Amino acid sequence: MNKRVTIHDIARMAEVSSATVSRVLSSSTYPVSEKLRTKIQNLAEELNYIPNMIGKQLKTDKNMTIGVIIPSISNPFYASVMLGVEEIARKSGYHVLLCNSLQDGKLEEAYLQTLFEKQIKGVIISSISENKKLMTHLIDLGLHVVVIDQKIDLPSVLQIEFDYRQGGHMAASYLVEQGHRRIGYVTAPFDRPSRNHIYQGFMEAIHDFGIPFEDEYLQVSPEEKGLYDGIFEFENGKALTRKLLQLPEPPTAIFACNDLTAFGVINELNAHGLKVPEHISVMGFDNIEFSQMITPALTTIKQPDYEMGKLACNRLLEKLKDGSSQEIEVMLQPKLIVRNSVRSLN
Amino acid sequence: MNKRVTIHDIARMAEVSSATVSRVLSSSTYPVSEKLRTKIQNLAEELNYIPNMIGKQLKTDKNMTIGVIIPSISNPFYASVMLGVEEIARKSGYHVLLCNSLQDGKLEEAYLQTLFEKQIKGVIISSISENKKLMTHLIDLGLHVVVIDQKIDLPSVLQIEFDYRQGGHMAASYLVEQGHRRIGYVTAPFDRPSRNHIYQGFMEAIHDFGIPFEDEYLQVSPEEKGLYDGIFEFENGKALTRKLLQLPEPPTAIFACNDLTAFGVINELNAHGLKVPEHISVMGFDNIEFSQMITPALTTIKQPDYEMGKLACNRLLEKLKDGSSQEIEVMLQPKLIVRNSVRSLN
DNA sequence: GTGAAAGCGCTAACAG
DNA sequence: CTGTTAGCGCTTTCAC
Repeated sequence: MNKRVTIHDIARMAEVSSATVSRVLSSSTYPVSEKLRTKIQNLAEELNYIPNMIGKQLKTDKNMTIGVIIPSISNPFYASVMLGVEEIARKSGYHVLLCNSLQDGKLEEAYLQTLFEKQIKGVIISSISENKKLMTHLIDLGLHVVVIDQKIDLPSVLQIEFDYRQGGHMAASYLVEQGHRRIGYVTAPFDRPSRNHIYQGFMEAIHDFGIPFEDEYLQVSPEEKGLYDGIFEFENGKALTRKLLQLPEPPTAIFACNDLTAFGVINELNAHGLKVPEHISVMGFDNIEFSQMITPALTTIKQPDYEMGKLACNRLLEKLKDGSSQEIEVMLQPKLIVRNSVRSLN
Repeated sequence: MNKRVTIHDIARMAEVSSATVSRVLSSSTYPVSEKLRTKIQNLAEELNYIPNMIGKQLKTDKNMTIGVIIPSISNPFYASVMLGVEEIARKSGYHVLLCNSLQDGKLEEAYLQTLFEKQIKGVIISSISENKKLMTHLIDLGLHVVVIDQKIDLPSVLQIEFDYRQGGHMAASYLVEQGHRRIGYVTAPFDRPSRNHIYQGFMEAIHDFGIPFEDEYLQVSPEEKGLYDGIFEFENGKALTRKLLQLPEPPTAIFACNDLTAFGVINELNAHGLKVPEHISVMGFDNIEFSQMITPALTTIKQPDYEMGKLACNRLLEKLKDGSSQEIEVMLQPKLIVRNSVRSLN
């Protein structure tokens, strides 16, 4: 294993001080004679000099790494977010650390702490932990936080919100406009505010239209188990659909709280010999990439995952630069994606 | 913004030297009197001491971060790999840096370089770049590399191989055994060795069975565009299927080089009013999570993504610890996953 | 058992 | 323009 070359090695060989080498190689604006500059550059090239960022960092307390804490990268929604974050980070010379919290508050906190120990200055987080004590403390120590996917009531954290309520409203409105009156609602437990908001928006629309809604059309899955898993959502969709089908008057359309769950709904319907959308319509929420790949292509509400990742990262980098906590709240808007899983009854 | 507390702050307050504080707080085995030890620990707790790993790192040249370079996290296959890597890393106190190379050799090299600048000692990579000069150099400087998903002929890089050839062989064998004789083969270009190996294994089986294979049954998509995208694979599957259907004698079964492409195949078939598997059978490769969610559930060859991630990370951590480059080659084996997208003609 | 001091690789006053 | 020096936060000889 070869020894790594430092600015001192180069300084010695060029017969200059290491300060001069630093000035040239760190592309500072500090004036250095053209002669020495080229000499040092050539030498660096020759010796394959690779700067040691740890040394630099210790000195400057600047860190070109950010952290992203999400429930699980195996959820395609978060994978898209991550893709967006990484793209922006990369373009600004940043690296990004991926942390799966697996819906575990303890894990999330552990990550927050160790990220900070590594002197990470910026974090994008889809938080699950109730306890904001650690986060508050770290922010106080200079950590910059951007929250996606939900709200945290802490001063100086930036929110990239999404209008879940509006999304739920859109979904219900669309189904009603297509002539549906008996609509099933299939969802994971209301332990995340986002799910609550979707539900509220949905019900608002239902009431606005003056449609009656029977309690038995709302099917909530039992407590989420610890480890997140796409299959889990899928199975939920299946199980809850089974219950809906046992009703004396089954719904003509089923809305699912996310696309994965909607896949389960469709699958279960198919298993019962029911065709989508001929017999029953299905609507999802998220618009993950796969929702357009299945047959029938899923009608759904788009939550701008990739764009959200890019936006969050851009905001974070600004925040890191200015220190300014640009108190502009951002609320991303949902979009109705009409495809083929909903039939018009009109 | 509060000032961060260092071991010197604690040392001053405890009226000891910073060396003693370090010995206590870094849980070294060095003897320190019980009295001072508890005093220091209490003080650290009180002051909410958070160690600065950058300082530690500069001194010890040990780094608890690894890098993962993959084509794109938006590919669910790599998302699963990543999940496995992160799980193992986390359990050993490591962080993991996610780098999307987007099938771009230049980007990949840039990442390799900057990771090394940050003194990362271990990298898991699904490489695309032909030029191994930089990698060789970095390895020479002490970088440890584990390669997944394909082969790199470099000494001391650890390979986590997957038996693509055997996978292709299995797929063909299964289709033939189910009575299929006219089999379409739909694939992205052969610019990755893995795709070649699948094809070779597939053809071997075809020949072993003495089945004729017409060239027109092989459909290769045009050059891959720069930016990876799941939709791209999907569209490929659709486009190539269209060609297959124009044949005077269309195949009775279509094999796709990955599940995403298989989704495209099924989608296109449906668009032509052809039912899977009643009219045409379809087989995929990868076994991503979604392959069990579509209707009909996809028969496919399982490539152990999550397990591969865990294995790769475990090997890397061992390598990092021992320095030993444990020259045991690992070849993960494919598994046939029979579901409902292939019909028996027997 | 404890402390003083050096130093990891780099940058940034400051002096010349 | 260039060099000297100090020091970022930590660990680790070495001496006591």
